[in-house]
Amino acid sequence: MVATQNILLASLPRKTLSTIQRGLTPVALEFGQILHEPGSPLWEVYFPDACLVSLLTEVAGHPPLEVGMVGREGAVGISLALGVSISPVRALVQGAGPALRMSKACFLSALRTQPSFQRAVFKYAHVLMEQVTQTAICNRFHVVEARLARWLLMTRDRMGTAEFRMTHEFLSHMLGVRREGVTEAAAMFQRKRLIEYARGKIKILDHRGLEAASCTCYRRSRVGLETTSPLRTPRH
Amino acid sequence: MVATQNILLASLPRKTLSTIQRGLTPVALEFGQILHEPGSPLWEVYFPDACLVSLLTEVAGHPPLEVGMVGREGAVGISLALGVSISPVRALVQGAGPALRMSKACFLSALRTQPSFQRAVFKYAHVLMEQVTQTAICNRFHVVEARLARWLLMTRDRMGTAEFRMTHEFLSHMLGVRREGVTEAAAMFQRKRLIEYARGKIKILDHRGLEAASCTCYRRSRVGLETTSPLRTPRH
DNA sequence: CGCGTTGGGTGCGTCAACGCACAGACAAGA
DNA sequence: TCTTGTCTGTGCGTTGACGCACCCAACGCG
Repeated sequence: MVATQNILLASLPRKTLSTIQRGLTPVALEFGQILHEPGSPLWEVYFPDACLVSLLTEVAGHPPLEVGMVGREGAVGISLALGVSISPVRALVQGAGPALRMSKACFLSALRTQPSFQRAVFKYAHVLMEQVTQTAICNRFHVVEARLARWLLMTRDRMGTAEFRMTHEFLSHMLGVRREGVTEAAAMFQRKRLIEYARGKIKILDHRGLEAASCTCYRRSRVGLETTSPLRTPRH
Repeated sequence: MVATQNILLASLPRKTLSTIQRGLTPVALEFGQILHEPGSPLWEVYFPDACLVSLLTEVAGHPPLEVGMVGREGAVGISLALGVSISPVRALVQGAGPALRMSKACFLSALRTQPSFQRAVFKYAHVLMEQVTQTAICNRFHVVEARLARWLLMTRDRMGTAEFRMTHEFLSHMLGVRREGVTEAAAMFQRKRLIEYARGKIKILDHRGLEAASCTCYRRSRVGLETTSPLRTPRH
């Protein structure tokens, strides 16, 4: 029986998990990999172990914007559970790491036959919905600095590490702002010794400080992560 | 058998609908009525016939912001279908009119026993999720004017009428902008004869013109409304 | 070693939206 | 009729973010 770090799976009853396990294949997701493209069919669901997947939407004339973030607390491709076989978003791997893959067929059959699995998936669908909602309001009302702090903390929670690969450029797309705006905010956090970064690697030094700099939106979106286990040492 | 204008219900097979019907009670929703409050238990689901319900979130230090809009294409309270009994948002009646109410118990049992109903509800949950996503990106990238045009058109589609009650003040909360910003944008639309308004009543004169002024986000969020029947004459 | 690429830093003019303040215009009730 | 409250219009200084342009430093590769 494979030990999984995925919280959604780990929360299932032993029996259910062992039944489902047959449909799960360990995979290593790579940085930059695209799991789903908006408008194209969903063939599989991914349960991140210690990696991070961004959900992005696009609108004509603008770079893509992150509307949600999936880590070990959830799953990618749950639209399938709502009977929709087309991905509404782009699912992009932001943090490389292990995940478990399940085929569409296995997923649908597991939903039918395992009530506790179904409950967990639906519950997560709801959490994701709340996250998107929170992101919407946060993007509207809060300044770049607070949004950046929130993003860094959310990433940390989902990755399970305090250090990860991420350029200002990429961050600017996630937050939907200019690259220069990110540089400014990040530089200020660095001066305050809240973070440290260089050439595409960011390390969180003081997450309490970041929390203080972030908006209240952060706390709200911690659902399912309260029982966060200690951070793993980053893989270099 | 009650004839319903609600598209979600009307799309069901005759048999399913007649079975469900027993659980449906016609109600008249009034302007300003609050159906659900965030954080409080969901006791019933509403299927709007020709009225409009706004879904609002709040964040500390700011007025509430609209993240979704439900009209005759959907239902209010569908979190229940995901196994969540607490409303994540405030559901506020923006446009008065008839709706059908169903108790939580009836709703859950109908979901269990009527597969086609379940499919329709889940499908709508997904549509709503897409709408929230679209709102998020629209709020981020588009100017007040375009957002206002989109809002007016969406309202028209969902209400089924071209005239409705709505002050600039209220609109500003929906869009998350200043009241003055709405006044400016609305005044410009009025000068162009796209709309007409006075003291809390707005009338859409030229919806094609509004479409041109709105962003591409509008077209994307028409799912389920393509087969829109002709507009009803407004009730004065 | 040299050179191109990538990631980050900085300055500057512009602009949409903000907060505030106040004025007029209409509606409803006393 | 007069008053009061609601709804809309407008002006003004401020500001967060934008777009652009250009710089430097580190790295990667032949």
